[in-house]
Amino acid sequence: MRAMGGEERGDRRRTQILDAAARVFAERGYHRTTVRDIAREAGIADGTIYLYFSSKQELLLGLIAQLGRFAERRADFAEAGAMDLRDFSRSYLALRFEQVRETRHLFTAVLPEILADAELREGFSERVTEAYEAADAELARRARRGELGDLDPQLLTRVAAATGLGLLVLAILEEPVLAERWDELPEFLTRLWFDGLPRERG
Amino acid sequence: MRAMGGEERGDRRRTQILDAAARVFAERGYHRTTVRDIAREAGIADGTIYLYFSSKQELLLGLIAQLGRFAERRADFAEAGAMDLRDFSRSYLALRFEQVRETRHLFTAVLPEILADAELREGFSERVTEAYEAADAELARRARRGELGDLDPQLLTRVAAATGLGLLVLAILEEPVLAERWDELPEFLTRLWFDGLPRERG
Amino acid sequence: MRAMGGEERGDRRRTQILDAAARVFAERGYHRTTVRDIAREAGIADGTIYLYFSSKQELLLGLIAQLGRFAERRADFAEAGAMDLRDFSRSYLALRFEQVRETRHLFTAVLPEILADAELREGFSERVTEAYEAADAELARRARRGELGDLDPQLLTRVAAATGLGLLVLAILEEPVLAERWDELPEFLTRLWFDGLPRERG
Amino acid sequence: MRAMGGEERGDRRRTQILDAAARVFAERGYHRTTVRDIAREAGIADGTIYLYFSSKQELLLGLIAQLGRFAERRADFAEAGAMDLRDFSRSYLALRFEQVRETRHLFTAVLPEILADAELREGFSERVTEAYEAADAELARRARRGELGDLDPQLLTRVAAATGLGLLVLAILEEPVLAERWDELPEFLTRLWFDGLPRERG
DNA sequence: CATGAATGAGATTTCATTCAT
DNA sequence: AATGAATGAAATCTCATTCAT
Repeated sequence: MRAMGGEERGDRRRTQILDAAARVFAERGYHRTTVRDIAREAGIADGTIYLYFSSKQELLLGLIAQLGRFAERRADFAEAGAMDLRDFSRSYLALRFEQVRETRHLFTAVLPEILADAELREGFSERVTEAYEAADAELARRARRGELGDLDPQLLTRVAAATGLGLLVLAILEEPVLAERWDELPEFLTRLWFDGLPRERG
Repeated sequence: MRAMGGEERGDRRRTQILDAAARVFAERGYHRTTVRDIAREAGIADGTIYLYFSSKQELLLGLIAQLGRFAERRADFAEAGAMDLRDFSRSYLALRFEQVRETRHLFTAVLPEILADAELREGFSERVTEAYEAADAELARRARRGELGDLDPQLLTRVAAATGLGLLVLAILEEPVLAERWDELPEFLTRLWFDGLPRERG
Repeated sequence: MRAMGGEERGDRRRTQILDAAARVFAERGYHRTTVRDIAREAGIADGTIYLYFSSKQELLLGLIAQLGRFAERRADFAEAGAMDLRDFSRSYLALRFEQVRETRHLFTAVLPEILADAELREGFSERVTEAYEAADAELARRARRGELGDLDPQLLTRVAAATGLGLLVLAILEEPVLAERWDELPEFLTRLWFDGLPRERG
Repeated sequence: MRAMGGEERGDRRRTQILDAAARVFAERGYHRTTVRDIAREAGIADGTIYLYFSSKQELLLGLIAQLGRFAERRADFAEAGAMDLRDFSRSYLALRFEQVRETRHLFTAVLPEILADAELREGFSERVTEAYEAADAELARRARRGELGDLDPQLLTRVAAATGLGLLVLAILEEPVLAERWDELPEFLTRLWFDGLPRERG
């Protein structure tokens, strides 16, 4: 321990504080949470937080940054170029849903605040848009090869993202069926999207 | 004006205040909005708000109630029993997406706050669960008649709801493509869900 | 009724309002009572009060004035000059204690507020001092004739006044023994003051 | 200073705040005094008060508690059992009047508020009643031994208490003669009560 | 005269942030 | 580095008072 560099120890404190913040934000929301609540949860004094973060707002931004870093751990679409779309979908979704399960409380802490404030919404939108661009390009490529039928690639990107986002929201709401059957979703979505509901008989 | 009944005038004031509240909550979020902000937006004095709402919190609950009343204006699943599922889907989605467009700012004002607070989350979950029950029953019935293929009806309900909810979240984020092409979504979703993506060739 | 002069009707309203004010002030105190409370108690609208009193403070002063007018209905000390002091004491006390019983709630409403505020205290002190002057003069006259033994007439005035005031305070506090036996006090006090407690035996 | 225990420093702050509160309450009354007034008087910031008292009301209750603790420093009636009643009276009154002189401003701050509010009145009455019980018992014992002549012991307790209370009220009103001659009162009262005014001559 | 909806000044209280220890 | 007492800006809410009807 004593051998740990000062910087590393500082990082550990930052993480300890951010984790505590995520827990209490998730429970009561950013605004209803006091800096003292966070300090208590982290087991440190109020003032100590300000040695690592310049303001309460900075804590929120720190959590948003964590979420961003997390989002970047994505399967690379480019690498997926060669894969069968259906297989890619299933494995990509499996990865994502696994990640979301681990970090649900981080989303719970952060997403409401992002949605609540016009400025944060804008910042978040930009990042999401960047993420779309890669997906849009890849799907456009596949569309040109006829892999999407006549479904519009841009809408498909948004609808797929929306479905994931909506499931995340329901998870935040602790919807009991989804809580129980979360792992079935990658397979279920893949079947829904690729096979569709049965056409009208006859 | 003079002829207006006292009760009616009171109702009008309530609505005027709730509308103002929705606008400013949507812009800055519930907590960053002061009661004074709301009064300014409504063009009245601070104290007047308290003649119609006993607290700021009560304003939020008033908006949630509006949302609830709005949500109840739903196409009745029972009546839809005889319809072709694909046709029902398209017309139901069209109705819903139209409704959401009208009340997007109400959702923007209220949803983040619901997601932020564990207690509100619980209350909201209960109402959503009630709504599921009707849909679950109807889809189970259709499943027994083979109309859903081998897709699980409970998951289907959640995934469809999640897709709508996720699109709403993207709308709150003012995603530009969706803002532009919102009206295409009922048709797009119906095609996606019923026809699916093309199966792998060969 | 219709024949009643406008002024007289106005006086009646004033009295109605003052009575209502006395009742609610006595219960919750001047500051905890709202103008609306008074209006409700009087069975009129808030604004109507301001047709008869220019402010809430003016209501309090109105009640203090009532108390003052009441205090002036005093047995005239000059007229009592010829009476036996013991007889005067008994009959004077009987009158006073009877008056106090009738107007206890007026005292309850007003006295705390007088004691609470340095300015009102001063005004009240001046009036009490004026009342003392007559009593002081009369007692000094009797002292010169040896009727008080060697008891200082100024202190005697204060102690007698204090005893009455203290009993009033206990009545405000609803002391149960005094509530029950209030009428015995004039006789009791006269016996105590004129006969005294028994001297040490032996 | 540096050596002072945290608890002791906290107690000192509490006392500092209560003292300041007593001073300003005595001057302007509880309700006309703002928390800011108290903070200014104590030489601290508004918010600091709330580190030691959870509300303004709690400050008042704190002062009432101080008064209660003060009232308990009473000469024990039981121990006085053997004393000559006249001697006991004089020394007991001397103690009490000395105490009251020291804490007049505390009474000034608190008594009006107790009298103003029905709920506080009730609480105060109960404590006063408890105090009476000891005195009642002791006087009843002496009455059985004929020490009170035919004076009713219960009324005597109330009248004696009322006299003290009334003198306190006059002191709150800053009656000038009493302010000047306060120390003569124990002796004066003892002479009045035990020797009485002279009987009618002849 | 009477009403009661509207006003807005002012009070209490909270809590992010600072800084002496 | 860590503490936590102190700060004071800012928010919610109350209520005496006004005035159009």
